[in-house]
Formats: sequence, C-alpha cells, structure tokens
Amino acid sequence: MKPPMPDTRPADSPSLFPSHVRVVDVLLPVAVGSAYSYRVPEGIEVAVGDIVVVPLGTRHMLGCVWPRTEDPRESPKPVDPARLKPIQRKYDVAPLRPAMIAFIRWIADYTVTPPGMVLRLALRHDESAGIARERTGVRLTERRPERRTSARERVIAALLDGFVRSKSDAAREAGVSPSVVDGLVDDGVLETVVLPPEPAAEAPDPDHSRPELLPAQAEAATRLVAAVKARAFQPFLIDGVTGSGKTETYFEAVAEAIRQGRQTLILMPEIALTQAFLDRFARRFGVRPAEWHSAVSTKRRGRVFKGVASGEVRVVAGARSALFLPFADLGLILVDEEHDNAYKQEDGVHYHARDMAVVRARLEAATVALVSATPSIETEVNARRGRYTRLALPERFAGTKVPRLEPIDLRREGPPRGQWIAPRLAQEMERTIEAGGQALLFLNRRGYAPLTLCRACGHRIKCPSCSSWLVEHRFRRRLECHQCGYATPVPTECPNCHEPNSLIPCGPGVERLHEEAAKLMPEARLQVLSSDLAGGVERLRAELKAIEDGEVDIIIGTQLVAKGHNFPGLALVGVIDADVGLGHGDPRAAERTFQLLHQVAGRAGRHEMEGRAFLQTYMPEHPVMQALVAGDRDAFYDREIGVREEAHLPPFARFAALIVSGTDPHAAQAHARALAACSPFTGEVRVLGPAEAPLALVRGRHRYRLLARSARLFDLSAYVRAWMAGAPRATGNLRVEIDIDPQSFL
DNA sequence: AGATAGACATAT
DNA sequence: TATGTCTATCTA
Repeated sequence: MKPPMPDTRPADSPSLFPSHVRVVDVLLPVAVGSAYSYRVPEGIEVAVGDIVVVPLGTRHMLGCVWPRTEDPRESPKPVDPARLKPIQRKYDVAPLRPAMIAFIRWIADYTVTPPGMVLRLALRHDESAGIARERTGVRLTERRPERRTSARERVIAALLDGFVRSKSDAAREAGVSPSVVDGLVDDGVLETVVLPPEPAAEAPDPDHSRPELLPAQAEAATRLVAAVKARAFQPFLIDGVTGSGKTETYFEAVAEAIRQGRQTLILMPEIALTQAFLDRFARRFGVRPAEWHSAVSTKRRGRVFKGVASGEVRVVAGARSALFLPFADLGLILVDEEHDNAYKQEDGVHYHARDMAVVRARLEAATVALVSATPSIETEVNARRGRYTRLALPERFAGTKVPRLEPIDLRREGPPRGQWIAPRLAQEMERTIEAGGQALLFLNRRGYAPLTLCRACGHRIKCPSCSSWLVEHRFRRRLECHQCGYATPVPTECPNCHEPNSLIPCGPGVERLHEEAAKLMPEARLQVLSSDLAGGVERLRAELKAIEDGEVDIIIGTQLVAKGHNFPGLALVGVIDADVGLGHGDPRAAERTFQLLHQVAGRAGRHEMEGRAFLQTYMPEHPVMQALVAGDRDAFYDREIGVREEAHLPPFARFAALIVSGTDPHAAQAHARALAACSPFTGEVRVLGPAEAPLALVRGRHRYRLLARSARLFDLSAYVRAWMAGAPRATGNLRVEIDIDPQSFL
C-alpha cells in the first residue's frame, strides 16, 4: 500500500490552500439504483475499481469505487457535502478491472437488476476468509530427548531427512498424536519454523501427459488453440456425441491458455463437478484445478478468490457463480454441458450463466466454447447462423456408436395393468444380464407412486400448501410434496371420506419399478439411484463404485443417471416412460425431453461394446420420439426452431416472461395488466400456480407472469426500465423480474 | 441486504 | 396501553 500523502500545506496558513473535499462514487452490494458518494479522507488514495469499506446506515460494508457514466440511473444524486460520510479504509484485495465493471453493468442492464445486486455476486466472500493464517512447521535439531519413548522415536525417525513439515503432517507421518510433537518442541528436539502460506492452487503443467487424439479431436483442438493464441473474443460450440472426447479436446485449449500465462474458467452444472472430473483434469495436468461451488468451505473460497484475483490460480472449475470471480487475465471460458438448466439463476439476479459466459468472454477478449452432445436450441441456432463456430466430434473413441433408441409402443405391446416393464424390454434385459452386461431402467420419478387415490370417493391426495400431488415414498413411509418439501405419514384412511384402506397408489416411481424388476428377475442384483438416496452423497458415491465394479446387474435411476457418471459395463438402457415431461404446456418440454433421453441412451455401450436402448412410449409418432428413434438430431432441431419461428419467437431469444410481484395482489395484478397492455407484450396475465412456480407465494408475495411475444426482445430491458420510471409511485413495493435467456449480446 | 420507523392486530 | 407482526422506506 502507498504511504499517505505528506501534508505540504504551510501550518500557519491553511486557508491559502482550500482543502478540496475529495469525493468518489461507491457502488454498494445492495439493491439501490445508483452508487453513493463518499468523502475520501486525508491519507487514503483510491482509484476506480478499488474495493473499500464504507459506512452505510448503521453498518459498514464493502463497496467498489465506481466510475461515473452519463447514465442518470446509475449516477448518484448530488449530496450536500456536509452529509457525506468518509470512506473508512481501503480493503486489501485486487481492484475490479474495467472489464469486470463493464460486465457487472452489462448484466445489471440486461436483467433489469440494480447494479449493486450484481456487484454482490462479485464480492461474495468472507472478509476474514482470504487471509491465510500463518502456519508453523517443525524441523529436527541436534538435540535428542532425555526421555525416550517409542512415540518420540518414531517422530525423530520420520523427521531424520531434515525437511520441514507442518506439525500435523509430522504427527500423522509418525503415527503419533500432535501432543507428542508439541512435547518434543518444548524439549528443544524440534524447532518451529514459519511456513510460507499454502498456495491456493498448484500450477497445472500443460505438458504433464498429452493424450492421443482422434483426427476430429485434433482438428478441433487446433482451432481452439489458435483462438486462444489469437487473444481475441471468439465463441465456439464443441458439438460431440457422448463419448467422443469433448473434454480431452478442450483440455488442449486449456493447456494453451496455461502456456500463454492466461487463466481458464471451466463452468459446469454443479452436479457434474465430480471427483471424476477433477481426477481427469489431474491426469492431464498433474494437479487438480481450483474448485468453486457451494460446497467449498468459506476459508477455501477466500483463498481461491484471492488467488484468482492475483492470477496465481490458473484454472478454476466451478458452478455458475464462478462466473463472477475477479480473474486477473482470463483467456478461456468453457461451458460444459451447456444445455443444462442448472445454468439458469432463478432468484435474485436472473441470469443464464451460459450466455453471461459469452458476454464475459467478449469483454475480456477471451475464447469461449460451449460444450454439449445435445446443444440447447439457442446455441444450435447461433451455430447454424455462424455466430458460434461449430467444432463437430462425430465419432466415439472406441469406435462404437451411440445406440439408436428402439421404440416400444405401449398401446400395442405394453405390460399388464399395474406393471411398467414391457415384456419385450424384460426379455432384452434378461438376455443382457445373462451375457454379463448391466441394464439401466430410466424413470424420472422419485418415490413409489406419484399419486395416491381413494378408491371409494376418488379423492386425490394433494399438498395442503401448494396443491400438487403428494408422492408416496414407501421406503420412508411418507407422502412427500416434491414442490415444497411438505411431508406427512402415509394415512390409513382417506382424508376426504374417511373410508379405511381405500387408498391406492397410482403410477410408477423408481421404488415401485424396483419392486417390479425384483419380481421379474429375482436373481438379479438391483440398485436404485435417485437424488434422495438414503445415506446422502457418501452412499451415492459408494453405490456408483459398486456399479462400476460390476456388482450390480440392474440400475433403476432418475435424472441423476443421465449426468456425468460413467457406467462402463452398461449394455442396455430402457426408458420406462418417455412421455413424462411432454405435454405439460411447458414451451421447452420437447427440448428437455429430447436432451434428457438422448443423454440417457448415450450411457449405453462404450468401451468397444455396442449398446442398445429402448423407448417405451404411448406416442411413437410424436416428433421427439421420431427424432430419438431415427437418431436424427438435425430433424429435431429443424422442427423445434420452426415451431418457435411460427410463434414469432426468435429462436435465439427464447421465451420471455415477466414476473410482477407485490404484496398487494390487486395492485400487482393491476400492474401486470398495465404492463401487458403495452407493446411489446401481448401475452396473457396469469396468476402463477404453485405447481408452476413453487416460490409463487413465498411470504405472502403474489406473483404474476406475463409471456412476451415479441420479435424485438432486445429492447426488453430498456422498455421495462422506462415503464418502471413512469409507473406511479405506488409501485414501490412491486418487483419486476425478467426471466429470460438473453441472447442479444453479440 | 439490513436497520428502522410506521401500520395494524392482539394481549394486558 | 404495551407488545408483537408485518411492510415500506432509506441508506451518501
């Protein structure tokens, strides 16, 4: 830190040098529209981007010295100089660079969120966390103890090499408790040494172990490497079938960024950030990347945050929040599984991390690559229009093909009532297991049965707080609401007509499927995999290991099995109900179903083994099923893009919804209607049902949704801002949130 | 965001 | 009339 400026004014004539009140604007991480002005006290020098501690009301908080703009919304109103409060101190962290400030502004503008809320995402770390505490190590001296015990001897033996170790390491290596080490320090046998702080992440080695690449991979890698070398914004789509080595390919670009001394951000859906991925990275680069997601400890976050800001951390693998890390020199961003919905932030600042990654890359003059086997419609359109350069990886590594999905028409060859596995699928499973392969039954429904019905009066048991069906979880003997988490013991009589023993479970969940499969194949070893597996992450990890080791014949899984995990012995996939998820009126239902089922099918058959996949459906003629069966991805995209065009929704702008919420339902609805009445909104106003939006009635807040049907969504944020500015004062308690997937940033 | 002052509702 | 609960407003 710079020394304070010496005061050069003559002591006897201060009035000759009118002391200028130095004022700067500081953006605070709170939901206020503009930055606030603060006085800079003598002895403190601040520049734009600096992080400072300032008083606000009764508290002190971090803020960022913010540049002035012409934009009146962001500029502070002039304040009586006497009312200005002084900056308390500078905060010891790297200042936000201009690209980061531009990024924050861009997102705030696009998402119609106060910039302070976006800044909050960038400053989210614990103040004390980043300060690496001093670590002490121990080293052997010439002295030997008077009292000799076997524990002491072991410590001395372990430290005979003369190297310094931390106390805990020394104790662990010698197999003794730390108090033995302390005792030796007291006796002067060991001396303590101050250790340098542990690095936030070790430096990855771009040449640690370079893999053999297939021709298509090598070609794609070359183009990515060239882009990284060029140090200019360039967006790519890495479009490769499951098992085509997308990761190995983009690792080459990571290697180049490391060689260039620039940083890399690998974004992944949180669930995909597994040990397996980190290990894979370590095999290629010798060390693991720095991790950034909700499960990382506060202390570790602080260190990573500082390491990223200083440039010491070269590669970060993180969930969407990693997008707001203060990279010193970001050269490459990878968005793995770019189609994944987890990239959407649904509360606070509504942003789509995939799109914001492209924005950030542009502002940082970095290369960005979106990676997927089933790109989102938007990304596909951007690739087709040439805004993203497509790098196609059409072949699988081992030369096997992604299996075609074979349809099983449930109307013609379905199972008997009360069962869900078609005879043909059962046969194929038996054959597969006899041949030593594994089978996966995919059903995206947790629990035993999605509906409990009264045989006597027809009553369907619903959640008292959000009116969606309660799902029976037989293992836990409860009825659970999958929307809001409400749970109650399974009743013995109908809550409506009080008829005893009249309740019957309707429809299948994975637990019920497990029951059926066990009956069909009593010898087979079964395992259910779902996110609510008893025993949590530990158990899940253990079960995945067991599956990998071939200790399971039939896996019965929900969505969980479609993502990330590798099942090397999997030879057959059976989709129990391909129609789940279609026809809910969700405009993205077709896309999601296609992506999910394509990914699930892709799990079958790798490592020189051809796999097979079956699709049980009541509507084999549905375009999604047809595309899946034909293995024709392009046909699917052609159709989906066409559908959106017909609805006058530019495919790359996706759907837009405005959520107007307020505490007074009448006022909120009136405002929603007023907004809807104005161009460009022609959509209807709907009260959000709880099933549609579990958060709809949080704390008595009423929400209304507008669907915008406009070809010019580009103006959406400006439009809403203008509307809000002109809205009557009573709208102060109304929040307008835009829920869109912005695509107009190129 | 978080503190606080005001607006109702309810206990004392 | 004190006390609790919920909301709207303000922070420089």
